[in-house]
Amino acid sequence: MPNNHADTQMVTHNSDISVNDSAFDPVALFAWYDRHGRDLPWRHRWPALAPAYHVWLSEIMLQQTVVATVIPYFLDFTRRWPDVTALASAPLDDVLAAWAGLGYYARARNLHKAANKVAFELGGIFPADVGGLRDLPGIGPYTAGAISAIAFGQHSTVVDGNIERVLARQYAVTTPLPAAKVEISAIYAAIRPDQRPSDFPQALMDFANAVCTVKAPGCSSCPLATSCIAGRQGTAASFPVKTAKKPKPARRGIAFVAFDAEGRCLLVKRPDKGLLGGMLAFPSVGWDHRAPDSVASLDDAPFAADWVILDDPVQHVFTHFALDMQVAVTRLDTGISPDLPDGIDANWVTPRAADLPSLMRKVLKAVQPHYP
DNA sequence: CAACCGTGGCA
DNA sequence: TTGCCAAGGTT
Repeated sequence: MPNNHADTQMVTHNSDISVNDSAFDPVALFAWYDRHGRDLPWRHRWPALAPAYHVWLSEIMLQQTVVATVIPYFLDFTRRWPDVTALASAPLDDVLAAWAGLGYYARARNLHKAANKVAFELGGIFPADVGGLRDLPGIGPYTAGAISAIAFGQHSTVVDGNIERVLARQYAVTTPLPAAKVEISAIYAAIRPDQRPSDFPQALMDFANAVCTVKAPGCSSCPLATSCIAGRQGTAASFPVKTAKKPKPARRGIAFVAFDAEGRCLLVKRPDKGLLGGMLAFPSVGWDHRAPDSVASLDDAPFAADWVILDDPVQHVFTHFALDMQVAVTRLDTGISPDLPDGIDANWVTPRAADLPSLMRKVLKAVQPHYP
């Protein structure tokens, strides 16, 4: 609720602005924000600024994740766990199941760890400063700055991908990311106004999302056009400069879905660290380690049975590789429980798509036609 | 510093 | 359709 901001109205420049001859204008940004800023659930003020728990939870969810995806998860989490102590007291597996589909599952594990630290070591009170916030797992430089500024009104440095893009264009930063992060943080510190410390980073991010977009930025109607070097050059879309990325290798694997007449499946809990760490999954082989030197086959099944490979494999793209996953199915007679390898953390349960990571949702969906 | 870690929307 | 990439952090 930008118009309801609790920060001071007047805006003054820092005295040490020396980054450009035509100064960045926070007044124009705040004017845009008061008119076009979004009303997001984690911005609801209580009473002056949003609760630190809401700001923290939303910022963790928003890491590399778009707002529209986060909203339903945020509403579900805050409904089930209204405060940090409630979240800390929940079983980790419940939190992971609620996180299923959001991705980057280390975030959920760190979320639970951090909640326990805040609830049971810090008396339920979030640190207000960047240093204290950085000591919580899952909070890096951006998130610490964001929470301290947004929830506590501190004059922190808050530079995410959106703000990087705006400032790289405003000042035509030619240094490629990620090396340019230091330079851009210095620019942020130089242009940061004294007023409305909670609103300023949020205004920049909303503005970046709505106007200063990645592709086809709205330079023709931009409220910050006067100070934008790249905009004046007509080269805004070519900023920020980024180093070339490596191509994604392809991997292949097999997922094994065993089900009985009651619709129960064999599901494993994946190891706590690494890909889909801690999440429920169908047993699978051949894809989730770095150098698969052997091709997975039905010989890798968790137990001997009459496995049948479905015609259509599941396709899934991870951050650093693309996966072509075959799906092997078998149906067991009721009451038969096959021998499982030692050490495998597996259970016969009725799978619920909502509790599974997206890859395993796709596997489940592929199997549905063959299901009891 | 660079690899690792998800997912879905969009051009 | 394929490629791009987002409110990053950890190791």
